[in-house]
Amino acid sequence: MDLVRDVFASALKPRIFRDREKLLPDYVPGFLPHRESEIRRVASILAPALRGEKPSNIFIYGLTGTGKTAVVRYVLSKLEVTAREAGARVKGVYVNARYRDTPYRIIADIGEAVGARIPFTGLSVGEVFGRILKVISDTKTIYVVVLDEIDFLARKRGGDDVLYKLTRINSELRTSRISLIGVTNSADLVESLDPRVKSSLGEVELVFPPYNAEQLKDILEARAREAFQPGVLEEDIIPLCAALAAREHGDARRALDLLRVAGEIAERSGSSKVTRDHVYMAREEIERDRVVDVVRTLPLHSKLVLASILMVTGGGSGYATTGEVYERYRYLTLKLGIETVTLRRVSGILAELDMLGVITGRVVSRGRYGKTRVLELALDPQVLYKTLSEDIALGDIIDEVGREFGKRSSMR
DNA sequence: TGTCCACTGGAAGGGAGGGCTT
DNA sequence: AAGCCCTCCCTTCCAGTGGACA
Repeated sequence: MDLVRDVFASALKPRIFRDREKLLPDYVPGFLPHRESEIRRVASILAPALRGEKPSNIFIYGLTGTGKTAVVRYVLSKLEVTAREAGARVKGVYVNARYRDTPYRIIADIGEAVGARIPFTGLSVGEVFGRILKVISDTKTIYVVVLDEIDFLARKRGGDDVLYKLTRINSELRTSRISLIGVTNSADLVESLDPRVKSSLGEVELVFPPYNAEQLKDILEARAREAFQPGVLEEDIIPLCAALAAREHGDARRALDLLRVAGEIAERSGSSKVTRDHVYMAREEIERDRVVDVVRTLPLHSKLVLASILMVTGGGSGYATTGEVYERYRYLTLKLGIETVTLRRVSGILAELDMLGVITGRVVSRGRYGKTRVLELALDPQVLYKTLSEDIALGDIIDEVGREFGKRSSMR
């Protein structure tokens, strides 16, 4: 009883954080260090909206965590506020194509944002377009639609088509206008886009350079001031987070995650300070959580493929090829008494797992012995094994995986 | 020098599961 | 309820392909 009360009491008494939310990825800060010129640029492009004119479409390119999203959302919110004060009709719509990665979901989201009633499935894409048109056509409003991580949409079947329709939508609107901001971190996207979409979306192009460690430090300091209680960060915590993140091409989001999770670990352990150890622990925890989340939501056959890889690579210490994995996978499905997917599918699954960062694979030609994907596990085998064993559908199979796994890993 | 392996990766299509409108 | 259309996961088919080997 008292134990519980102690836990609650210490939760009430903030020791580390003042406002943890300030470190969450979707928080848009009021101050964005080292992005002044980008902010000014975006703002000046969008400014005509205040006079009721359609701003140019913008295409923004930059690696992850270079502040693209933050800058766009920041400018957009300022734009809406200014418009409201000035009596101009401007509305910002933000959609992230990574999490809503079918053409239908994207425009459904846009539709919902502008106030159309869109069911989550059941309608044709054309029908949703129609509904959007109906709602906004006569509103005398400038809509600024941000398509974040647009590459996820463009890569999908039919994605090009939706983009094309979006760039053309203005000709069907009466008194309102839509301007588009495409955001991406993939350089090859530009090549693969429909040329008509490309020229329309790229009326103005902007490139966001990565932050260096120095700049990351400034960003972290600004946020830390809002997020933490004064004095809880040990001296070199911020430089450390900045340095670790700078190593990964200056990803600010990663740096902020590191700082936040380090703080959480400190708080959980009842420490009154955030130390270097907390940061290193945070780095591991972030990686572990990411993997666990990804693996847990994988479909059954992907999990079986992962289990096969675990076995073939001998507990994650060696390499495997597609053929070897497929053979083991077939054996596992046989034991489970379920249907086996084709080699083509497994090849596809392996490519997906590679993209998710669960495995790393290279397509290698071994001459006479054909061309295959040579892959290895890109995560802690223990964590993978534990996560896989949570799935009851894998049944007894997991024991066998475990035996193999235990045998090999204890040999090392 | 050409062959040929063991796949890769693109494309199209299907069918299960499910929600929409009428 | 019928008739559409959606997504997701999968299949079938097939045209490449890098380089060790004969």
